[in-house]
Amino acid sequence: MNPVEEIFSEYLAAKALRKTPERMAVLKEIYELTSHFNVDSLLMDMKKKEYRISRATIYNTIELLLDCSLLKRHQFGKNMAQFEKSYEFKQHDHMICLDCDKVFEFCDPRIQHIQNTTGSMLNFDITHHSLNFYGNCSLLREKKSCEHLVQKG
Amino acid sequence: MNPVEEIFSEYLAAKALRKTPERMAVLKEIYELTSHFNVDSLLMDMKKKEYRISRATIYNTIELLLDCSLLKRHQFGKNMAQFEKSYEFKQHDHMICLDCDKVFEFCDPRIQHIQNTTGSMLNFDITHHSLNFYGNCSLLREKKSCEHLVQKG
DNA sequence: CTTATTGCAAAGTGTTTGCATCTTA
DNA sequence: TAAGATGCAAACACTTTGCAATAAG
Repeated sequence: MNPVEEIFSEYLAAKALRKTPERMAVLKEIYELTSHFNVDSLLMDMKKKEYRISRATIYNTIELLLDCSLLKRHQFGKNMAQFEKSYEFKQHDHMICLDCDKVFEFCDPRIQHIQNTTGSMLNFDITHHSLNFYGNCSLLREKKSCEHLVQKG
Repeated sequence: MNPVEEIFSEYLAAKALRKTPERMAVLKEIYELTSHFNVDSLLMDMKKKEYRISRATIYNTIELLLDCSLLKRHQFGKNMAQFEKSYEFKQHDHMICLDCDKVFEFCDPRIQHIQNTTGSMLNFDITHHSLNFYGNCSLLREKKSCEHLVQKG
Protein backbone atom coordinates (compact mmCIF):
# COMPACT_ATOMS: atom_id res chain seq x y z
CA MET A 1 0.00 0.00 0.00
CA ASN A 2 1.49 3.33 -1.00
CA PRO A 3 1.62 6.30 1.39
CA VAL A 4 -1.42 7.96 -0.14
CA GLU A 5 -3.53 4.84 0.21
CA GLU A 6 -2.29 4.50 3.74
CA ILE A 7 -3.32 8.03 4.64
CA PHE A 8 -6.77 7.48 3.19
CA SER A 9 -7.18 4.12 4.92
CA GLU A 10 -6.23 5.61 8.25
CA TYR A 11 -8.57 8.52 7.67
CA LEU A 12 -11.45 6.15 6.92
CA ALA A 13 -10.67 4.04 9.98
CA ALA A 14 -10.44 7.09 12.21
CA LYS A 15 -13.83 8.30 11.03
CA ALA A 16 -15.35 4.82 11.19
CA LEU A 17 -16.05 4.94 7.47
CA ARG A 18 -15.87 1.86 5.31
CA LYS A 19 -12.98 1.07 3.05
CA THR A 20 -14.82 0.20 -0.14
CA PRO A 21 -13.26 -0.81 -3.46
CA GLU A 22 -14.95 2.21 -5.08
CA ARG A 23 -13.32 4.68 -2.71
CA MET A 24 -9.88 3.16 -3.18
CA ALA A 25 -10.36 3.05 -6.95
CA VAL A 26 -11.20 6.75 -7.09
CA LEU A 27 -8.10 7.56 -5.06
CA LYS A 28 -5.94 5.41 -7.30
CA GLU A 29 -7.29 6.96 -10.48
CA ILE A 30 -6.84 10.50 -9.20
CA TYR A 31 -3.24 9.85 -8.24
CA GLU A 32 -2.50 8.39 -11.66
CA LEU A 33 -3.65 11.57 -13.38
CA THR A 34 -1.02 14.19 -14.08
CA SER A 35 -3.33 17.12 -14.65
CA HIS A 36 -6.42 18.77 -13.26
CA PHE A 37 -9.71 16.94 -13.67
CA ASN A 38 -13.40 17.42 -13.06
CA VAL A 39 -16.08 15.00 -11.93
CA ASP A 40 -17.19 14.30 -15.45
CA SER A 41 -13.76 13.60 -16.86
CA LEU A 42 -12.95 11.31 -13.94
CA LEU A 43 -16.18 9.40 -14.40
CA MET A 44 -15.59 8.96 -18.15
CA ASP A 45 -12.05 7.91 -17.41
CA MET A 46 -13.11 5.25 -14.96
CA LYS A 47 -15.99 4.00 -17.10
CA LYS A 48 -13.56 3.61 -19.97
CA LYS A 49 -11.38 1.47 -17.71
CA GLU A 50 -14.37 -0.77 -16.99
CA TYR A 51 -14.80 0.34 -13.41
CA ARG A 52 -18.35 0.02 -12.18
CA ILE A 53 -18.76 3.36 -10.45
CA SER A 54 -21.45 6.00 -10.24
CA ARG A 55 -21.33 9.76 -10.34
CA ALA A 56 -22.77 9.89 -6.81
CA THR A 57 -19.94 7.79 -5.43
CA ILE A 58 -17.37 10.00 -7.10
CA TYR A 59 -18.88 13.08 -5.50
CA ASN A 60 -19.00 11.30 -2.16
CA THR A 61 -15.37 10.14 -2.35
CA ILE A 62 -14.10 13.53 -3.51
CA GLU A 63 -15.66 15.05 -0.41
CA LEU A 64 -13.72 12.63 1.77
CA LEU A 65 -10.45 13.21 -0.08
CA LEU A 66 -10.85 16.95 0.32
CA ASP A 67 -11.48 16.47 4.02
CA CYS A 68 -8.27 14.51 4.54
CA SER A 69 -6.27 16.90 2.33
CA LEU A 70 -5.38 14.40 -0.35
CA LEU A 71 -7.20 16.56 -2.86
CA LYS A 72 -7.67 20.25 -3.65
CA ARG A 73 -10.68 21.90 -5.23
CA HIS A 74 -10.30 24.80 -7.67
CA GLN A 75 -12.85 27.08 -9.24
CA PHE A 76 -11.08 28.78 -12.12
CA GLY A 77 -14.02 29.87 -14.22
CA LYS A 78 -17.62 30.25 -13.27
CA ASN A 79 -18.65 26.73 -14.11
CA MET A 80 -17.58 23.35 -12.97
CA ALA A 81 -15.08 22.74 -10.21
CA GLN A 82 -11.68 21.32 -11.03
CA PHE A 83 -9.57 19.17 -8.72
CA GLU A 84 -5.99 18.11 -8.30
CA LYS A 85 -4.20 15.67 -6.04
CA SER A 86 -2.29 17.38 -3.27
CA TYR A 87 -0.06 14.91 -1.49
CA GLU A 88 3.60 15.86 -1.51
CA PHE A 89 3.31 18.43 -4.23
CA LYS A 90 4.93 21.78 -3.88
CA GLN A 91 2.63 24.66 -3.00
CA HIS A 92 1.78 26.51 -6.17
CA ASP A 93 -0.78 28.88 -7.64
CA HIS A 94 -2.38 29.15 -11.03
CA MET A 95 -2.39 31.32 -14.09
CA ILE A 96 -5.37 30.93 -16.41
CA CYS A 97 -5.29 31.93 -20.06
CA LEU A 98 -8.55 33.59 -21.00
CA ASP A 99 -7.97 32.91 -24.69
CA CYS A 100 -7.25 29.19 -24.64
CA ASP A 101 -8.41 28.21 -21.11
CA LYS A 102 -5.13 26.52 -20.36
CA VAL A 103 -4.02 26.48 -16.74
CA PHE A 104 -0.38 26.98 -15.77
CA GLU A 105 1.33 26.71 -12.42
CA PHE A 106 3.81 28.98 -10.73
CA CYS A 107 5.41 29.28 -7.31
CA ASP A 108 6.25 32.43 -5.42
CA PRO A 109 7.33 32.26 -1.78
CA ARG A 110 6.21 35.85 -1.21
CA ILE A 111 2.58 34.73 -1.19
CA GLN A 112 3.21 32.75 1.96
CA HIS A 113 4.61 35.89 3.58
CA ILE A 114 1.57 37.91 2.63
CA GLN A 115 -0.63 35.19 4.02
CA ASN A 116 1.26 35.23 7.31
CA THR A 117 1.32 38.98 7.79
CA THR A 118 -2.27 39.45 6.69
CA GLY A 119 -3.45 36.73 9.03
CA SER A 120 -1.72 38.12 12.07
CA MET A 121 -2.61 41.72 11.22
CA LEU A 122 -6.32 40.99 10.95
CA ASN A 123 -6.27 38.31 13.60
CA PHE A 124 -7.39 35.64 11.18
CA ASP A 125 -6.39 32.04 11.41
CA ILE A 126 -5.74 31.45 7.72
CA THR A 127 -5.65 27.81 6.70
CA HIS A 128 -5.17 28.14 2.96
CA HIS A 129 -5.45 30.45 0.01
CA SER A 130 -6.31 30.56 -3.63
CA LEU A 131 -4.45 32.88 -5.98
CA ASN A 132 -5.26 32.96 -9.68
CA PHE A 133 -3.80 35.24 -12.30
CA TYR A 134 -5.88 35.77 -15.43
CA GLY A 135 -4.62 36.97 -18.76
CA ASN A 136 -3.31 35.52 -21.95
CA CYS A 137 -0.39 33.28 -22.49
CA SER A 138 1.22 34.83 -25.54
CA LEU A 139 1.14 31.58 -27.47
CA LEU A 140 -1.16 33.11 -30.02
CA ARG A 141 0.46 36.52 -29.95
CA GLU A 142 3.95 35.28 -30.62
CA LYS A 143 3.47 31.79 -32.00
CA LYS A 144 5.78 30.48 -29.31
CA SER A 145 5.93 27.02 -27.93
CA CYS A 146 4.61 26.65 -24.41
CA GLU A 147 7.44 24.35 -23.37
CA HIS A 148 8.77 26.95 -20.98
CA LEU A 149 5.52 26.80 -19.02
CA VAL A 150 4.29 24.03 -16.80
CA GLN A 151 0.86 23.37 -18.16
CA LYS A 152 -1.70 21.56 -16.06
CA GLY A 153 -5.11 20.50 -17.28
CA MET B 1 -25.54 61.79 -15.04
CA ASN B 2 -22.86 60.52 -12.68
CA PRO B 3 -19.50 59.24 -13.93
CA VAL B 4 -20.52 55.62 -13.67
CA GLU B 5 -23.65 56.17 -15.71
CA GLU B 6 -21.60 58.07 -18.21
CA ILE B 7 -19.11 55.26 -18.62
CA PHE B 8 -21.90 52.77 -19.14
CA SER B 9 -23.71 55.00 -21.62
CA GLU B 10 -20.55 55.48 -23.62
CA TYR B 11 -19.87 51.77 -23.54
CA LEU B 12 -23.37 51.03 -24.84
CA ALA B 13 -23.05 53.63 -27.56
CA ALA B 14 -19.63 52.34 -28.60
CA LYS B 15 -21.01 48.82 -28.92
CA ALA B 16 -24.20 50.01 -30.61
CA LEU B 17 -26.26 48.57 -27.79
CA ARG B 18 -29.46 50.20 -26.60
CA LYS B 19 -29.68 52.30 -23.50
CA THR B 20 -32.75 50.79 -21.89
CA PRO B 21 -34.29 51.84 -18.57
CA GLU B 22 -33.73 48.30 -17.27
CA ARG B 23 -29.99 48.45 -17.91
CA MET B 24 -29.62 51.83 -16.26
CA ALA B 25 -31.74 50.71 -13.31
CA VAL B 26 -29.55 47.68 -12.69
CA LEU B 27 -26.45 49.87 -12.77
CA LYS B 28 -28.02 52.34 -10.35
CA GLU B 29 -29.09 49.63 -7.91
CA ILE B 30 -25.69 47.98 -7.94
CA TYR B 31 -23.93 51.24 -7.19
CA GLU B 32 -26.26 51.95 -4.30
CA LEU B 33 -25.33 48.68 -2.62
CA THR B 34 -22.47 48.76 -0.16
CA SER B 35 -21.74 45.06 -0.05
CA HIS B 36 -21.40 42.06 -2.27
CA PHE B 37 -24.53 40.71 -3.92
CA ASN B 38 -25.71 37.86 -6.06
CA VAL B 39 -28.25 37.71 -8.88
CA ASP B 40 -31.01 36.54 -6.58
CA SER B 41 -30.50 39.19 -3.94
CA LEU B 42 -30.37 41.92 -6.58
CA LEU B 43 -33.57 40.67 -8.20
CA MET B 44 -35.39 40.54 -4.84
CA ASP B 45 -34.06 43.95 -4.04
CA MET B 46 -35.35 45.47 -7.27
CA LYS B 47 -38.69 43.67 -7.11
CA LYS B 48 -39.14 45.05 -3.60
CA LYS B 49 -38.56 48.53 -5.01
CA GLU B 50 -41.30 47.97 -7.58
CA TYR B 51 -38.99 47.76 -10.54
CA ARG B 52 -40.39 45.66 -13.34
CA ILE B 53 -37.33 43.59 -14.22
CA SER B 54 -36.64 39.97 -15.02
CA ARG B 55 -33.90 37.62 -13.98
CA ALA B 56 -32.82 37.27 -17.61
CA THR B 57 -32.28 41.00 -17.96
CA ILE B 58 -30.22 41.09 -14.79
CA TYR B 59 -27.96 38.35 -16.11
CA ASN B 60 -27.71 40.16 -19.43
CA THR B 61 -26.86 43.52 -17.84
CA ILE B 62 -24.33 42.01 -15.45
CA GLU B 63 -22.50 40.57 -18.44
CA LEU B 64 -22.26 44.04 -19.97
CA LEU B 65 -21.12 45.65 -16.72
CA LEU B 66 -18.41 43.03 -16.34
CA ASP B 67 -17.29 43.71 -19.88
CA CYS B 68 -16.89 47.43 -19.30
CA SER B 69 -15.22 46.85 -15.91
CA LEU B 70 -17.90 48.52 -13.82
CA LEU B 71 -18.43 45.24 -12.02
CA LYS B 72 -16.33 42.36 -10.67
CA ARG B 73 -17.36 38.75 -10.33
CA HIS B 74 -16.22 36.61 -7.40
CA GLN B 75 -16.55 32.92 -6.69
CA PHE B 76 -15.80 32.49 -3.01
CA GLY B 77 -17.46 29.17 -2.32
CA LYS B 78 -18.44 26.49 -4.72
CA ASN B 79 -21.91 27.76 -5.40
CA MET B 80 -23.33 31.01 -6.66
CA ALA B 81 -21.28 33.86 -7.97
CA GLN B 82 -21.03 37.08 -6.02
CA PHE B 83 -20.48 40.51 -7.52
CA GLU B 84 -19.28 43.92 -6.46
CA LYS B 85 -19.11 47.30 -8.11
CA SER B 86 -15.60 48.22 -9.16
CA TYR B 87 -15.43 51.85 -10.23
CA GLU B 88 -13.00 53.91 -8.23
CA PHE B 89 -12.58 51.45 -5.44
CA LYS B 90 -9.17 50.58 -4.19
CA GLN B 91 -7.79 47.27 -5.37
CA HIS B 92 -8.34 44.74 -2.62
CA ASP B 93 -8.55 41.04 -2.01
CA HIS B 94 -10.73 38.89 0.21
CA MET B 95 -10.58 36.81 3.30
CA ILE B 96 -13.40 34.33 3.81
CA CYS B 97 -14.32 32.92 7.20
CA LEU B 98 -15.13 29.24 6.85
CA ASP B 99 -17.07 29.25 10.12
CA CYS B 100 -19.43 32.16 9.56
CA ASP B 101 -19.09 32.74 5.79
CA LYS B 102 -18.37 36.42 6.28
CA VAL B 103 -16.15 38.09 3.69
CA PHE B 104 -13.56 40.67 4.67
CA GLU B 105 -11.34 42.87 2.54
CA PHE B 106 -7.66 43.63 2.77
CA CYS B 107 -5.05 45.40 0.67
CA ASP B 108 -1.43 44.45 0.17
CA PRO B 109 0.68 46.18 -2.46
CA ARG B 110 3.03 43.20 -2.65
CA ILE B 111 0.43 41.25 -4.60
CA GLN B 112 0.75 43.70 -7.46
CA HIS B 113 4.52 43.10 -7.48
CA ILE B 114 4.05 39.37 -7.60
CA GLN B 115 1.62 39.80 -10.46
CA ASN B 116 4.11 41.91 -12.37
CA THR B 117 7.14 39.70 -11.90
CA THR B 118 5.21 36.51 -12.52
CA GLY B 119 3.71 37.91 -15.69
CA SER B 120 7.00 38.99 -17.16
CA MET B 121 8.82 35.86 -16.02
CA LEU B 122 6.34 33.51 -17.68
CA ASN B 123 5.63 35.86 -20.55
CA PHE B 124 1.98 36.20 -19.62
CA ASP B 125 -0.07 39.28 -20.18
CA ILE B 126 -1.92 39.29 -16.83
CA THR B 127 -5.01 41.43 -16.76
CA HIS B 128 -6.30 40.71 -13.27
CA HIS B 129 -6.10 38.34 -10.36
CA SER B 130 -8.15 36.81 -7.62
CA LEU B 131 -6.63 36.16 -4.21
CA ASN B 132 -8.69 34.67 -1.41
CA PHE B 133 -7.53 33.68 2.04
CA TYR B 134 -9.62 31.10 3.85
CA GLY B 135 -9.66 30.51 7.55
CA ASN B 136 -11.58 31.64 10.56
CA CYS B 137 -12.04 35.10 11.86
CA SER B 138 -11.54 34.59 15.57
CA LEU B 139 -14.89 36.14 16.41
CA LEU B 140 -16.09 32.86 17.82
CA ARG B 141 -12.76 31.92 19.31
CA GLU B 142 -12.31 35.12 21.23
CA LYS B 143 -15.78 36.63 21.36
CA LYS B 144 -14.35 39.80 19.86
CA SER B 145 -16.17 42.44 17.94
CA CYS B 146 -15.40 42.53 14.26
CA GLU B 147 -15.19 46.32 14.20
CA HIS B 148 -11.51 46.16 13.39
CA LEU B 149 -12.29 44.38 10.15
CA VAL B 150 -13.92 45.74 7.04
CA GLN B 151 -16.71 43.32 6.40
CA LYS B 152 -18.29 43.06 2.99
CA GLY B 153 -21.29 40.95 2.15
C1' DC C 1 -40.27 50.84 -39.08
C1' DT C 2 -36.50 47.81 -38.10
C1' DT C 3 -34.20 45.13 -35.02
C1' DA C 4 -32.33 44.82 -30.32
C1' DT C 5 -34.16 43.92 -25.83
C1' DT C 6 -37.43 42.35 -22.70
C1' DG C 7 -40.10 38.90 -19.76
C1' DC C 8 -41.40 34.46 -19.36
C1' DA C 9 -40.84 29.75 -19.18
C1' DA C 10 -38.41 25.92 -20.74
C1' DA C 11 -33.97 23.79 -21.16
C1' DG C 12 -29.17 23.19 -19.60
C1' DT C 13 -25.43 22.18 -16.47
C1' DG C 14 -23.23 20.78 -12.43
C1' DT C 15 -24.32 18.99 -7.87
C1' DT C 16 -27.11 16.87 -4.19
C1' DT C 17 -30.60 13.83 -2.40
C1' DG C 18 -33.89 9.81 -1.61
C1' DC C 19 -34.32 5.24 -1.69
C1' DA C 20 -34.03 0.33 -2.65
C1' DT C 21 -30.27 -2.77 -3.03
C1' DC C 22 -25.93 -4.35 -1.83
C1' DT C 23 -21.80 -5.06 1.10
C1' DT C 24 -18.41 -4.08 4.75
C1' DA C 25 -17.16 -4.88 9.35
C1' DT D 1 -26.67 -9.17 10.18
C1' DA D 2 -26.96 -4.37 11.07
C1' DA D 3 -25.57 0.01 9.49
C1' DG D 4 -23.12 2.30 6.02
C1' DA D 5 -22.25 2.69 0.95
C1' DT D 6 -23.65 2.18 -3.71
C1' DG D 7 -26.18 3.13 -8.18
C1' DC D 8 -29.86 5.13 -10.19
C1' DA D 9 -32.90 8.67 -11.11
C1' DA D 10 -35.25 12.48 -9.52
C1' DA D 11 -34.67 16.91 -7.42
C1' DC D 12 -32.05 21.07 -6.90
C1' DA D 13 -29.78 25.56 -7.65
C1' DC D 14 -27.95 28.59 -10.66
C1' DT D 15 -27.54 30.05 -15.39
C1' DT D 16 -28.64 30.17 -20.33
C1' DT D 17 -31.71 29.99 -24.22
C1' DG D 18 -35.91 30.36 -27.39
C1' DC D 19 -39.50 33.06 -28.57
C1' DA D 20 -43.36 36.21 -28.92
C1' DA D 21 -44.24 40.85 -27.48
C1' DT D 22 -42.27 45.36 -26.84
C1' DA D 23 -39.70 49.56 -27.44
C1' DA D 24 -35.29 52.12 -28.68
C1' DG D 25 -33.12 54.54 -32.28
